[in-house]
Amino acid sequence: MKWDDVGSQACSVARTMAVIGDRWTMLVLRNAFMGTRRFDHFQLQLSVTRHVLADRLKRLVDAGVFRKEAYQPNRYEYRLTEMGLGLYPVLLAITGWGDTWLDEGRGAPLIFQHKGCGQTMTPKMVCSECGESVTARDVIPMAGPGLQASRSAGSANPPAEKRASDAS
Amino acid sequence: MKWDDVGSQACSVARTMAVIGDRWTMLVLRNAFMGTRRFDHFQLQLSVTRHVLADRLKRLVDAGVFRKEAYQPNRYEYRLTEMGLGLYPVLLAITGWGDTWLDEGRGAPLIFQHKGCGQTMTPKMVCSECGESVTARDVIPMAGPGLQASRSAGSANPPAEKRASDAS
DNA sequence: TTGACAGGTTCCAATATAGAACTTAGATTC
DNA sequence: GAATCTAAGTTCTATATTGGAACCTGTCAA
Repeated sequence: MKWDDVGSQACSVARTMAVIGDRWTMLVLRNAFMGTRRFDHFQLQLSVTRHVLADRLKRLVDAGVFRKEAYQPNRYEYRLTEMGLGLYPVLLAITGWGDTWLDEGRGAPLIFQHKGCGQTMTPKMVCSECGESVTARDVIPMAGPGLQASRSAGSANPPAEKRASDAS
Repeated sequence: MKWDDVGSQACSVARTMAVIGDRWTMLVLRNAFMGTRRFDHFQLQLSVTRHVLADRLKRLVDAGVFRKEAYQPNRYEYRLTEMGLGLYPVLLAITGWGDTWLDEGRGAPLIFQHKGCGQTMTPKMVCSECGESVTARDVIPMAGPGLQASRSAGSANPPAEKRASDAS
């Protein structure tokens, strides 16, 4: 199977990876969440080639993660949409895992202060219903409506965007 | 910058992506969390080429995410280590985003029952200290011990977290 | 002892990436 | 009002990675 067909599966992981599963994309998003908005700033900060960066930004705009907005004629900013901001838990989870398992004994490169309570926080994944921490051993995955629908429809479709208006 | 150098940055996102940031890797992990353990099963379920699958499994074993264990002479299973199990929040966050933004109006392909409370849950990222939901707007990233250590050690420079000054 | 099976390797063509140079249009400086 | 600068890309070439298929190599089962 080619990578471009992965997103057509009835699986939220596959569909999400089709959008952000590329090697550089999460690093672009990391910097976007840190406030970066312009092509050259991304390019300098990431040291990714301009070619690849242009491609990734375009894909993310097409997917609805970024909004491309002119701040002058012919000059653009890439700003996270609500859909893009929704990726923050993914970034936090990734950061949390890196902090736990890949810190080389030096502690976290970044720490996070929670505005709400003022404390230094670590991200924690909990059950929406009871608020308890969730690990792989605590959940039972079961077929949901999207799976049955796609089975009976029997086909794969292009993403129908609910387009987000702006953010931040 | 070449991709292979990404993991040497003092950034937990970069380090984590160096391990799992590849196109197929999260799909391998998805299936591993669903119970898949053997080479041919991964290959059939994912439709990834054997060559790429072999490479990804090897990398994940080297990184400590999988343990390779003989269940017969010359036949192996790939089982998640504790480090690997620690990636479950990442998978949940990815699933949650896909369910919210990419469901094509059909609802989630999979739903999750929480053993603890018996309810159908959605994953929720909260502050470890106060338990409140966390979004991008609720946290202030600050330099942590791992960043200072790597700066004084003079290793690969982390991207400057400069705030883009903006228009509008 | 013959064949199937699991777990890979090897081969080649197609695609993607890294690095650098080039383009373009409006803004700034002289 | 021409020359320069700047941001945001494109284009180019060499190298690396993928996709697809065939091949190899030990066990196991009949």
